[in-house]
Amino acid sequence: MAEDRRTRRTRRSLRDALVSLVLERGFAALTVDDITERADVARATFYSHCRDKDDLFTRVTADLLQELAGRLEGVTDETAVGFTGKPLLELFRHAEAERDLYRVILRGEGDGRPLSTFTDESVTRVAAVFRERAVTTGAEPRIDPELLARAWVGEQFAVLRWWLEQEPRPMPAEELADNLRMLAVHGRYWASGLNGAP
Amino acid sequence: MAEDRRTRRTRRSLRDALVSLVLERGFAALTVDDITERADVARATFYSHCRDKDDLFTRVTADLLQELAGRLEGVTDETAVGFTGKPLLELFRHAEAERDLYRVILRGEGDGRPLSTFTDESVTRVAAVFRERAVTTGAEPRIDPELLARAWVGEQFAVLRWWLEQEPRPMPAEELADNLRMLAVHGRYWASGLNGAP
DNA sequence: AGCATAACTGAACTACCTGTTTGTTTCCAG
DNA sequence: CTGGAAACAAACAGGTAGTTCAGTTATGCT
Repeated sequence: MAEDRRTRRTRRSLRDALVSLVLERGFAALTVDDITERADVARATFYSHCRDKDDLFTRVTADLLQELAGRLEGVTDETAVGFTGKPLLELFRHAEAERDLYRVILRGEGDGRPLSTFTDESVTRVAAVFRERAVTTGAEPRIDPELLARAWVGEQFAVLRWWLEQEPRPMPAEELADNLRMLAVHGRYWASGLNGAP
Repeated sequence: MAEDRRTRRTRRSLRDALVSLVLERGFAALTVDDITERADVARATFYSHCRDKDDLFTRVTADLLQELAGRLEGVTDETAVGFTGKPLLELFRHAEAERDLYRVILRGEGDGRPLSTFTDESVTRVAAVFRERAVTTGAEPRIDPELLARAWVGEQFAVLRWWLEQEPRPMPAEELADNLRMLAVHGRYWASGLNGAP
């Protein structure tokens, strides 16, 4: 039951048309006609693949997240001493490769559900790591881990969005990941250039 | 040239109708009829106040931001030793008072522009504080201040959204602000309960 | 209290977009 | 080669957006 070549082509066209059009005009301003016209696909064909605009976007996003999950397999953040930052770097590399789609998602286009899904999955993943680390080190968290996970993901996404929207790219992915790792470990007081916590 | 009482009433009705309906069904699912019906206002009246749904939302958000800016006047984050966290607490208090509207904005409803505006204004404000502090302390930033500002605001908003969406409220505003301040100063490594940076 | 004015109302109208259906043509997989 | 699935063009009803306008209040001011 391998996929029909035609459906692959159609889906790819719809995906590309959606992403480029959202970047140009914003999701809300698009009509199904706009998308099918750019994708060079008949209206009826569109509706045989998805219910509506939002559904298309949701599927495209889900595919991307699955791809990301694949890349993240086996990449672990655990060492005896603390954070490696490897999963974060992997995320940034993936985002760089799929820049336009990431920009569209991180802008919160399309009723914001794609971004919410992305966020929630990331929070779940991060929270699991936090719990695990708490167990292995036996450390007592000084701040609610749920809050911590939200803060960490919020920081990641905000920075990633900023990084992807800049032209030209302010720094390579490695440096970005490293900056974020250092910031997370040492705090913003240190990052500002001050020595010793107040 | 005080405002006509009728316009005040109408605007307030539209605002309340919008917020409650977005919470119930999401911005994208709403029609102008839905809004005018709940607000008990004629269709034509709606269009005499704003171009469309998005315009209404934009105005409501702008009003809120102006109100917030008023509250933030005179509240400064500067001391010789570092962060006071007072502006953050003021934000949280305001958000608590206007909970529903904040939730709607932070969810990124309405083509995401209200949230983008909010974010950008906050980043500007925060970046100014960073620059100022760099001057007064003479410290050399170890991380790009622009990145730092994005990260800080992203963290704030993510946590604020989480806090507002919880029922019941996980902790009072003071504690939330304090948690975030400590996290910012000492870093996530410390927050996890570990001692000494790796 | 009375008046000029500005806000609100209700209804009608066009233009556009959605989502569905149908019969036909083209292309793929085995 | 051939059966079947996918893509196609065209047409349809239903609903929403945004505009217009004549007529009805309510408001602020003197």
